[in-house]
Amino acid sequence: MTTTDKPAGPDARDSSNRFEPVNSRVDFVAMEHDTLRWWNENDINARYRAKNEKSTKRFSFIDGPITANGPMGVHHAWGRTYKDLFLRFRNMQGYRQRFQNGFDGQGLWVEVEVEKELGFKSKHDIEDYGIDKFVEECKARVIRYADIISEQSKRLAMWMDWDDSYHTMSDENNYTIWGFLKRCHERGWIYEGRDSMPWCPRCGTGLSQHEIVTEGYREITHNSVYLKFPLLGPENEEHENESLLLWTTTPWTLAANVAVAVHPEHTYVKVRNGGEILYLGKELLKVLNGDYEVLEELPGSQLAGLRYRGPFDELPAQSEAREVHRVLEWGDVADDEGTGMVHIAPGAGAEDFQLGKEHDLPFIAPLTEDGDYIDGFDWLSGRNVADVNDDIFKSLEEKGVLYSVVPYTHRYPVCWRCNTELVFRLVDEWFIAMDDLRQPMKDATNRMKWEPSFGRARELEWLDNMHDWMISKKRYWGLALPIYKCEGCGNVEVMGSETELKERAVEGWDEFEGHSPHRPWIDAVKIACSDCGGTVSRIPDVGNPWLDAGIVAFSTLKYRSDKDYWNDWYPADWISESFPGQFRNWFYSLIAMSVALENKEPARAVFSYALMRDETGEEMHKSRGNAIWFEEAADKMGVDTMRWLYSRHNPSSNINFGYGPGDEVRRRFLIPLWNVYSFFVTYANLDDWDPASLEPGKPSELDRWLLSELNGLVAQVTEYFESWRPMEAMHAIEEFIDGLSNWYVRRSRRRFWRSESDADKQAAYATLHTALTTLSRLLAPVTPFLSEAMYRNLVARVDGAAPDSVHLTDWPVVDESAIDEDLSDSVNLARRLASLGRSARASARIKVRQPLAELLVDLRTDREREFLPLIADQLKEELNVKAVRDARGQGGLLIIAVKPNLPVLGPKYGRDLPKIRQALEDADPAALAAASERGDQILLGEFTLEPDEILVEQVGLKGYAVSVEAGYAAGVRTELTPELEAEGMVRELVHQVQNLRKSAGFEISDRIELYVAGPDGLTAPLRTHEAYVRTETLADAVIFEQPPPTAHAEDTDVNGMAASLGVLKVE
RNA sequence: GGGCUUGUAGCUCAGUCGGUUAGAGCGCCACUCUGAUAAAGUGGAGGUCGAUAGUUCGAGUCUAUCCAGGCCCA
Repeated sequence: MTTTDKPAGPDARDSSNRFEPVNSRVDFVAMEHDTLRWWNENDINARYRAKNEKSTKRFSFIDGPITANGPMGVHHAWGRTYKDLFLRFRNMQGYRQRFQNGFDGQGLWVEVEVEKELGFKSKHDIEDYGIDKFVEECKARVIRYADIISEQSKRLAMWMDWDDSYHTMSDENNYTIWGFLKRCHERGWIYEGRDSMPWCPRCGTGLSQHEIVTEGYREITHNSVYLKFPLLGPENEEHENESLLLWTTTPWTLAANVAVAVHPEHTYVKVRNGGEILYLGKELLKVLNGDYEVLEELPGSQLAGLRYRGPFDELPAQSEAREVHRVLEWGDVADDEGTGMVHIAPGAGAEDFQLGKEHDLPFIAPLTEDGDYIDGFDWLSGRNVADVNDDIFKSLEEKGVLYSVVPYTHRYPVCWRCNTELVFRLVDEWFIAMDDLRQPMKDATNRMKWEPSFGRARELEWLDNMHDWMISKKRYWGLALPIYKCEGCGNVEVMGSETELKERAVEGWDEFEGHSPHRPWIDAVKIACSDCGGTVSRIPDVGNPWLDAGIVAFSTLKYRSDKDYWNDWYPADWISESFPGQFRNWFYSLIAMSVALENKEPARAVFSYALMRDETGEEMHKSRGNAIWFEEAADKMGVDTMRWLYSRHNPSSNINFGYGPGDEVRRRFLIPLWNVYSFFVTYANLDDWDPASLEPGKPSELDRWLLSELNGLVAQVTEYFESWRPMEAMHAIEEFIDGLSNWYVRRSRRRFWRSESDADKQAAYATLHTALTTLSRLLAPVTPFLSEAMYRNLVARVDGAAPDSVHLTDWPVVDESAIDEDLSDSVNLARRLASLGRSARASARIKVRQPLAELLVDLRTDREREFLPLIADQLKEELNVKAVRDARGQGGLLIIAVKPNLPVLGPKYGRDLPKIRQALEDADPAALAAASERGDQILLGEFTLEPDEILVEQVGLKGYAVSVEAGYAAGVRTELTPELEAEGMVRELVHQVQNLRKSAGFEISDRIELYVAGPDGLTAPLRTHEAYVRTETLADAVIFEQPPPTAHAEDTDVNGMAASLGVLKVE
């Protein structure tokens, strides 16, 4: 069949087409929505998940739960793309999987949002509203956002078992944590401790070490205060008008002052300033107002032991402390800030607390949960920490101890949820002692594979610094800590399960039964103390949310109910989360709980990735207006584009996400790939090419090359995906697509245009079809929509036996026999030389349409010289030259440079190499080159080199335009013979006729009569090459006359010759 | 102060086992093609590979120190 029988354009809707015609101007987003609909209607996700049900290979992925407290953002989409990519990849490879997504829902972050919705200001509002109603609101919010995230994830083509998502707020999750806590208690790790901790007065809760370090600081300007602590003599009398000069940025802590710290080795000075004597650090004299006179220098150690009067010693709360105020030595005192003396309030600062414990100081804890001063602080009692500074300054002034007030900007800890400035409070909280776990956790960490590999070092670093784990929070919505502390005898018991609680319950079970194990319902249940028999309540605290997430390696794998199942899926083969934060959060809690329960690592491989920024590298913020919503991005750039963009990025560095980068991906990779696909379908339909035809055709060198590259690509992508390196895989795919589009298709185009259907054309179709269908499978995990469209059309539509979705197919297998390294290298050489040749042509301003006599090339190795005959024809076509030759034959006409062949010489001669280099530079390059070319040994003073141990470079041949790069050179002979000129003329004319055909609106296959009128200089070459012209332009006849009025005609200029051209369709 | 990490073209980033003369995209300039056409392609300019020292025949790559940024810890 010939093309002339079937003049169907790409847009023609012709049901007799073998392949669905493909519009080259594709709307990817619309296509995605169509595909989503088709997947739904045909239940593809479920069939995909069932594909490997019976497989003996399993791939266990445990999903780190996504917080269901808001919609999914584009930054989540990045991480979820990785998850989906690797799960799809493993599914195509035939691994059995679970496909369980997880939602994180318990914890203060949800409470804060619900409080905002309800307009609450503090914890009291919650209690007034009713804890039960409040907790129900929290649950409802989590469900609401879990649904939204599920829908968004489906749009992302993330294929999980969406009806089987786990929730950290589930009964099973909570009770499994109970079991864990019980085990910890049995080993003596659970304890109640007192600590000074950062505290949010608005949330009424402490913040854990985990929380404070992330977004925990903000630049804030406070009024700092310099003030005097008068020194006391032996009888508590004031010490000759001498004072210590102190500085603090937190004036509210002064009322809780107990001591002063100095650095024992720093130098302090005694100065006269403004009529009084002050002590301060020598380096900090600059803080003084007015003139001063240094009276004495002394080391901090000499100040130690001095007693002083504190600024609020009159308060009842100070009754104990004021008796013991003194100067302590402390190595952490800085000498570049403040006064070199530090005010110590062990009840109101973290380091102060540690120091207070070391020196056995009294603790004054001044604040309630809400940040109000407690009783015993006189006029301060009942007032809030946030608004007492001015009155404190006034009070200091009245007492005559105020020195100065200075605005000071510093990084100050704030609540990451509500931005309230934090204070330090002494609190009683519950902890897990981690020291016994530290080493086993490090061992587990070492057994895991971390990608990127520095993840291991980060986790180990965290474990080295890990404190005991504070697991309690004085809030409402969260894990009910199953800790029961007897008020009577102090006995502590931990319930390990709902069954145990029921057995131990002495009241309240009926009230609780039927509810989830949350406050307030769980609190109704009381047990009897096993020691004294008294009735014991649960402690009111809820748990740290990382307990909720860390237990999922157990709770979601039926650890309590089905050990076989658990053994089947634990440990995970792979987990993945963003790394900033997770080393001390999820990875940490997962490892901790795994090691505590089973002394085993929870996962074999951990994959992590960095943060998302906007496309200019700025952090994305809603308030800054540079945040991008997932839905908007999905429907503007398309999900495939987004996923490609994510997958090609280096996971360990921050990604700059935006529409600019999205456009680039679409333009550079998606559209070229689509165009190749569209090209294939257009011509395959014209020829009614049948992929099932058993005629393999006759693969050309080019076909063999593409198949070699394709199989190499399959091998590479498989290896990269198996080692969790998506970026490298994508780079390989991108390179392949570039070769496919810009070399294979470009060089094959004429094979498809020809009207006769021969073995070569068959081979071209078969090759391109194989490449496209294989690509559709390689890309299926990355761009599920595009892959599906290609596969459905190229395979499923024409092969009834094939699965109807690409996502139900198997991963491609490498055909090693197709990989031909020589071929690959030779084509790469051809592409490089073609590029150089084009450069040479450009430098001489001779366009490719003008034939030239000869291309001379200069190569680097003998292996490449062997390739040259194989690629000569390609180069002739690409560069429109009549001959291709190795320039070594040109001998003396070239400027010759000789260089040492270092990879060969280095190992052989080692440290003599510099001498050889020198000798080479001194020798006559032409003689060396000649010897090397003859294959003779090269005598070079004391050395004798083999011919291949030097490299000969030749450039600058006369009569040639030459371009040189990286040891290669290509030169085209610039002389135009009359014959070449004539050919150039004919080529130019053909080119113009083709344009004319197009502007006349003819079909590709229409036959014409061609009219040409012009000077002899034009018509003579045309007569010589008439056959060529007729073939190229599908002209039945060339008529050397003015075009008739019926023809589509044009007056034009052909290489400087005026001419009239006309085309007339032959019916 | 400690750990990790980054530093390569104006910008964003690749760079395999240490190997000859370091790449891509964007942007810029010039050009080509016009049957992939609301595209595409080619070429060009643009680099002290953060600095210094070391190891080595050979360092963007390995080592040490330093500088600058980032993250984490104290």
